[in-house]
Amino acid sequence: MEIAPELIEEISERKVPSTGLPDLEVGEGEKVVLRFAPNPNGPATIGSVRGIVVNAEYARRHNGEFVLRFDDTDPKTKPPMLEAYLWYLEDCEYLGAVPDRVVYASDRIPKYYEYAEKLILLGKAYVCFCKRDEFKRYKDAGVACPHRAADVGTNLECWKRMLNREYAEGEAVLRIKTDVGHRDPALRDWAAFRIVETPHPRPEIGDRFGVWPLLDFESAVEDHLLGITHIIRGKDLMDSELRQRYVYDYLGWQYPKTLHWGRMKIHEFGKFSTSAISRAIADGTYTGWDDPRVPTLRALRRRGITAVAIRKFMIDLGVGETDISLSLDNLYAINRKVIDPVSNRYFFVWDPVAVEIRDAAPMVATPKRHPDRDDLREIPAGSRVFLCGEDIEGLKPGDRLRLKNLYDIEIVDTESPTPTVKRIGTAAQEWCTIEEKPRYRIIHWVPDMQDGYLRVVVRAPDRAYEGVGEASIASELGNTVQFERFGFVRIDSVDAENRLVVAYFAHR
RNA sequence: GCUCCGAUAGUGUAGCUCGGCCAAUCAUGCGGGGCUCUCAAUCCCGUGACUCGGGUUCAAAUCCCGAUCGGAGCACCA
Repeated sequence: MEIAPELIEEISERKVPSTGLPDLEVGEGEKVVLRFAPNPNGPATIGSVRGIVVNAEYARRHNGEFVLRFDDTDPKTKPPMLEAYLWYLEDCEYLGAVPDRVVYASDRIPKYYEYAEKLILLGKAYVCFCKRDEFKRYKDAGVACPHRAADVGTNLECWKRMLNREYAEGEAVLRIKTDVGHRDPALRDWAAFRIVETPHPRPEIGDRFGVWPLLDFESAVEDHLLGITHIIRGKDLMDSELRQRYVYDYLGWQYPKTLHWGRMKIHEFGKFSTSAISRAIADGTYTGWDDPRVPTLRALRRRGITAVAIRKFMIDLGVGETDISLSLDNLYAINRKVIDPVSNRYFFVWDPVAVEIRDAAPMVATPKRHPDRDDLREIPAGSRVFLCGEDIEGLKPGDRLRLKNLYDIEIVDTESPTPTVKRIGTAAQEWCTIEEKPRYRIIHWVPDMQDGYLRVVVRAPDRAYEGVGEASIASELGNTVQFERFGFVRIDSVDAENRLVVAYFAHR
């Protein structure tokens, strides 16, 4: 029997497992332009990170352009935070997603006015004077409000008055005509502009404008002006697309291709909102936007979660419309692979207990800085050490342990305020280089002697760990290290004067 | 109430467009073992899923209908 081999190959190719992002539908010779458009009313959260990473990644793959657009058109309800503009830029850079272009919507308000006027002239937009609940009643009933019937001249006139600040906040909005009887109430005559008297936080904008566009309008116009070819965002904005398409149809524009991802819920963070975090920072619950408990990129950065790991994590999620609920453990697993080979090892004793060693002789332990390498660190040891409370808890006289890279000990007394152990072993010179297999549980330790240790605080999402660490940790400022039997941390600050180190916990 | 979207192992994901190669991919987690002076890393082995019910078809994870469950929108927020 004859089988065409090329046919079989072609069929088999289809089922090759793939991972990550689905392919983009790109026209012949089309240059892709993608954007991420946050409201900088707070720093980038883990949700924003998905938008940055995925859009930038597509731009990179297709040799296209990545635009960062600040949709900062709400000076009142969710006013932009001035520092957050900078933070977004920093965060993008950290993620290796430096935008090819940065746009501030608040700089381009007059542009939006132009298109508003065009739509009014086309008879596709009208100034509505209904109160909110009044309009809602019309909308729910599927009937036009009285202002919808106004002629183009009247609408133009009223629009000019809006711009001239002749109306008060709440008195008038500009609506886009869709279909008042549309079966989906979410799509019926939506508001495109409203009056906001609150000045914009950006000093260069301030109170220059009294009429501000809403997302659907601003985004619709901007996406067209910026030549966005593909919009990739959460599926909560699917209706937005449907609303915006009316504007595109009226103006004869072509809507970008869209891709939506489902809701992402992170176990560790649960439900959160930027404003709720903001309040918690204000009342002192959190220390700031980079508190290790907060779901921002700034916090992850401070904890030593690398950009490569974050990017891989986000890209592996793909762009499915399924709602997902996942744990950061996946991110940690990726990050561990990244930092493990480059993170030096140190002893950190949490919840420390000082212990007296009988028959101890002064000496220096020399553990490896990293198990894969041969360079050593030096830890002087005297007659007192700190051990983790949990390591000696429940031990009885006669129980034995090995102090890692030092020698074996036997418990003598755990009752007194300073527990006592005694050194067991053979010749002193062999203590540092015990070759035989350890017979007892191996624990780590920190010398309790003058200048022999640092006070260390590890700030973790669940709690702060206070303890002591070996002195050479001081040389690792800014680096990620592994505290043996504890986990990976980033050394956040070193106060040499007071021999105090603050570290941020990354993960186990 | 109206509308839209989704459903593959504990979690995430591939496969679904164009039905057969799927007794279903990969990662993570979990269990067991090797190595190791860290409860890490690493290596080996194992574990575990197509939401349910109908239909179409020689053949369904894949197509159709219904149900159930989950999520979202119906703001003068983004």
